[in-house]
Amino acid sequence: MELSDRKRQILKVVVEAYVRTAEPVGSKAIAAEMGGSVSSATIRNELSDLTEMGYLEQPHTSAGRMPSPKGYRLYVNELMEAQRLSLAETEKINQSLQLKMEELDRLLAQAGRAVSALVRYPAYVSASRKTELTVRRFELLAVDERNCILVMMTSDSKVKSQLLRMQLKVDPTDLPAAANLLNSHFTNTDPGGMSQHLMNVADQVSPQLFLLLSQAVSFAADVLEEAGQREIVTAGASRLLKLPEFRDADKAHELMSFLADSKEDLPQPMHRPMEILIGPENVKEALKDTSVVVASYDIGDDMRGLIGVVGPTRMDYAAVAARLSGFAEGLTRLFGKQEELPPKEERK
Amino acid sequence: MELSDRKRQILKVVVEAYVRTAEPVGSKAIAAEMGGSVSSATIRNELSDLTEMGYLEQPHTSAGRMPSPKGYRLYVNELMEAQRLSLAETEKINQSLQLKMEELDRLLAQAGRAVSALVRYPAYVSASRKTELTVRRFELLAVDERNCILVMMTSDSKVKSQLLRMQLKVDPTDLPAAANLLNSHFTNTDPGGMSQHLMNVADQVSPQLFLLLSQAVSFAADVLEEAGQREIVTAGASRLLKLPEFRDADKAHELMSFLADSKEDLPQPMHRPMEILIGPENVKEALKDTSVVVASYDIGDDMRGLIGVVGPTRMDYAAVAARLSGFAEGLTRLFGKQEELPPKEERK
DNA sequence: TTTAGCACTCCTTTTCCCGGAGTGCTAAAG
DNA sequence: CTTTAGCACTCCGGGAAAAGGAGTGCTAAA
Repeated sequence: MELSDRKRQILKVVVEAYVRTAEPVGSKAIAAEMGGSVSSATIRNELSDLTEMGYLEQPHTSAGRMPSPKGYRLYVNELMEAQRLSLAETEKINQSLQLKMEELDRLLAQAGRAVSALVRYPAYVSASRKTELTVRRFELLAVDERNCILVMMTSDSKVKSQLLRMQLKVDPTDLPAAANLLNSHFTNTDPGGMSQHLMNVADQVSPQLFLLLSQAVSFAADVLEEAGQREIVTAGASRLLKLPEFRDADKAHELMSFLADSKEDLPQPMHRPMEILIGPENVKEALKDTSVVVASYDIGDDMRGLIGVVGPTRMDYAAVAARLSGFAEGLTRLFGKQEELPPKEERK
Repeated sequence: MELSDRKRQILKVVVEAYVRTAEPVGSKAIAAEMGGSVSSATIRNELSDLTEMGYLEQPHTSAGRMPSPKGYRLYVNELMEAQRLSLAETEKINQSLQLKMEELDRLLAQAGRAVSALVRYPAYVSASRKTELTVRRFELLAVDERNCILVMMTSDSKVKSQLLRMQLKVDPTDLPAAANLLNSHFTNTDPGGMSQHLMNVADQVSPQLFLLLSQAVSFAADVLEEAGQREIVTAGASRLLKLPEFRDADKAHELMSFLADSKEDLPQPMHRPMEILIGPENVKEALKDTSVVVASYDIGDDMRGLIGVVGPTRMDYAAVAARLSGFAEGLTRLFGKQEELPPKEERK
């Protein structure tokens, strides 16, 4: 059976009322909501159809109807009106985007808190690299005969450095040569390639130098690996406790510890700039009873971030989606500005 | 009235039973626990005394007794037997101390998770610096005429670096002079002193150089300030939900959001290596109904860390205290090892 | 000082009952 | 064929009452 316009409208009303009240909604209330143009009996007939078609559910006979995941899906795909944010709201988003630029992971934490506060649900934020990171340049600075400083510039123009402590004394005048070696053989390659080369030069250099090189390479590998990891940060998990569906401590606990622990398992890959996953559409068991709205943003050219919101299936999808995409756009813009300066050559 | 030995023993039994069951404990149960040497009626008389003296409380007449904060305090101070950890337990602690040494804040996060898992309560970890941090040495490396790398070694032998982008072109051969300037005037001083000096040299150097210097100083100030901040990280907050006293979602929510937000307000300063704060002894309103066990550990010579556990007043103080101090000692040892190498001059 | 006995208190759980909201069906009306 | 009114029926939720039980406090005797 095709969905008549009236059925669609009824479904819409049901979803929106249920989202608001968290109570099953009855035929009378729907009739009222629709302006009294039809009677509750008519609505009842339609409801019965919609239930049969799987868009609505009843907790028990003689209770009102609530949307099934399928119903939410239809609502999100076709019925939901994209919500325009008020000026005040946009302003609020921009304000929460006044993030202090520090280390990436702190920034993520700030962003997570901001989003969570904005939508009043728990949120998570992550960033991951699109392309492989490599070292572009090495430098070695002498401190004394047992210590020197390793400075590396990575392919994304970030600089990292570390104090190297040497087991064997090294003549400070040897350092430039060592740096040259590093620059000629260990740049623009992944950690695997580095240790490869390290083996190759093992018997061509003095033992002191070799120790130094291997320390340098191991630090470089650490840096590259760590930067390559996807960093996930969650915020606002305790907001769950405010929701009637998580009044049950066990349920709340399950989801909250999932959020706290799962660094990898949160909904991640996605094709469109924003995706909505409703209840059982989630792969992870712990999220089967919840919905997730997740959007992506760009960090410069070479990293991508995810920003997601977790809530009950009864979620105000329109509101969350609007705010989330606003925030994601803001983040992209923010990082765009930051990144504009660095690796490019000229600017007028 | 003085506390007879028997009263003390009864108090001990009450505390321990209540900790175990979270239910008010009655005279009969106590009599049984004490081996049946006295009857429940006798116990009742004693209980009545203890209640009058403020060591015990009754939720209502005709309910069993539970310890008051005063009762817990006496228990902790005098009755509690320091718990010896089993070998297996010690092993477990050492195992969770296999923390991967990364950035300090990640290490804290790891430690927090480990402690929380160990004691099964939420935990928090922090680190703060005892002495003022300064820059010991600056270096500047040329990248191209508009970019150079600033490398700083701080007074705790950590190395930090940053890419500086210059508005005005600077001749790379000027950099050593600039570095000299930095080293002679901006080392071993706090951020305040730095900007002071910056003003002084303003009209003695070229504008290009001045811009460069001010960028360097501002980065240095950032680094020093950030490193000086006390970093707090919480873990395992969701464990609260498992406890009967936080079955009530509102109560749980209050405490959990407090834990999530309060970076500064968690019990901190302390005189002894370990402190136990019971219920109302906590200053913060949100902690009035909870107890906190907090221990300190050393990070090298110049930083100190705090590690705390938050739980209901009905907490197994002996167990938590034993594990926590074990963990704190382990951390001190861990950092001791790490720090042994660096700033010292010679080693045999 | 300890103990047994007993009445009494107060919480908790269970049961029962009732009201209300909502459905589904039928039959009549448009 | 669709819409509507009417009505019996279902089921939940809340409240009152009842039953049960754990524990106390007191008294009187050992």
